Amino acid sequence: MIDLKLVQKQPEVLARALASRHSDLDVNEFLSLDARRRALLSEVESLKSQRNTASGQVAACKREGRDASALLAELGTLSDRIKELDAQTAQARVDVETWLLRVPNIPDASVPVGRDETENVEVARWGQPRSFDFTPHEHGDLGTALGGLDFERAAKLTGSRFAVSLGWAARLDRALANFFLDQHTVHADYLEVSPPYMVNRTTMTGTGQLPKFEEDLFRLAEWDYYLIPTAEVPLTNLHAGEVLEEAQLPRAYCAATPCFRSEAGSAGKDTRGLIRMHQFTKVEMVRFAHPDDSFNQLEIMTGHARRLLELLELPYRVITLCTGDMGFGAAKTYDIEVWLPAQQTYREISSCSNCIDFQARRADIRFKPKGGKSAFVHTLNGSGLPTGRAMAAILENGQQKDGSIVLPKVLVPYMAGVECIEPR
RNA sequence: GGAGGGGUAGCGAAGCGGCCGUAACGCGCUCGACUCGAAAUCGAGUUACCGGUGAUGAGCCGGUACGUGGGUUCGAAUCCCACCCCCUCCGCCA
Repeated sequence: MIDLKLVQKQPEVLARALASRHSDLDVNEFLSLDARRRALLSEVESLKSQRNTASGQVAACKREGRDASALLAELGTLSDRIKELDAQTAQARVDVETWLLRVPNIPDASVPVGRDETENVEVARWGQPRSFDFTPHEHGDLGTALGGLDFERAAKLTGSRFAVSLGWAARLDRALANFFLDQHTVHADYLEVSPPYMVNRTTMTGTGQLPKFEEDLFRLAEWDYYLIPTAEVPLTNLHAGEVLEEAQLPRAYCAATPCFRSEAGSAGKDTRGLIRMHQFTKVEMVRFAHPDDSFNQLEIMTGHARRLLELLELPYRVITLCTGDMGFGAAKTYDIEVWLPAQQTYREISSCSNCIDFQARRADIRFKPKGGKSAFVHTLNGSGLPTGRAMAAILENGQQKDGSIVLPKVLVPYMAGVECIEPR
């Protein structure tokens, strides 16, 4: 959620931000909702002030044994009027709140203004895409041929956009999660967490999935619980409603969890392979930072994700998302794209965002400077990394002419010494 | 699922219809005294949010908040109802 004060004092800043994101929200509509709320509030507050004074007089009468019936009669009508206005004020507040909850974050000044993904800006590139002396196959076909992936049986068990992994692929999935977690917890400052995979409505609202993106989520039929679309949700909300010590910042958490996404609106996209699943495993990084330090922390966290790809020897590039392509809660986002030889293209494998105070305000996550007033922390999140897309990249980049897959060296200890997946 | 206890400031905890929410008391934190310095001790200060007025500051005025949402009442932390969460015991269970 953005700062109400900012909208009130500088509506043009929000209007510009909304335009750069192609939002159809009308700031003027909000200003009139808020003006109505404030007018009602002023009126009811002055009536309440009268009531409080008069109530004090009633108490005084009772104490001194005097008659207060005239005063009480007057208070009766006043209280009725207050009750009426209270209801209207509450509704006006809900209207304002509802509007604010649907407003995306304001892009940072360093974010390029642009229409869509074609206007994202490349900022770094690592590794050389390998040249093949044969036509490289897609990872789905490779995995299926090697007996590790089974999409048909997954469709039988559940439906489309699910995968069953078996044998070496099941182990590779587990190896990747363990490898990522070990890197984050041993070579960086993350605390490993094993959170719930389903969370309540308040939690989903705290990170911004609700109320606007309900159709992207899986919800349990008889409960107001949702399956998490990313561990960002439970990890960020870990400190919801809390006041952290300034000295505790930055704080870093990571978790490997299944992620569940309805993929509404992506019918027909990425229907082959592991790229777009209803369920996938991802290691997520979340950081809570001091406002003065959060953009520095974004660079650090993006570095953590990049390092994993370098250790896996997978070529990638880093892009800064433009205003039109950024996610709802982000003020700035770096996407990391890994090279997929079968498609001859870089595909998103990680997204690292600084949400500044947007989620902290929704989830009420503050810190208290020594002797100062408490303020909202800044929250960051980044994928580090999803195991499915990482596996896709490993299969495609490591494939040999004979159909075997050479695994990255760092994974060999996690694969019980296996260096190469051989055709049966 | 059953029985009981509880949810109040950063933490612990008192209050159980108006004189108690800038919320007793204790801890913590900030400043000061003492000290070469520290500890201990002593003194002072320290809730958040919303509205009005200021400069998106300070201050001042007003309002709201005692798990959440309703109700009773002129007035609710306090009484009633529903729900959520935590603790103890019992039952069931991976």
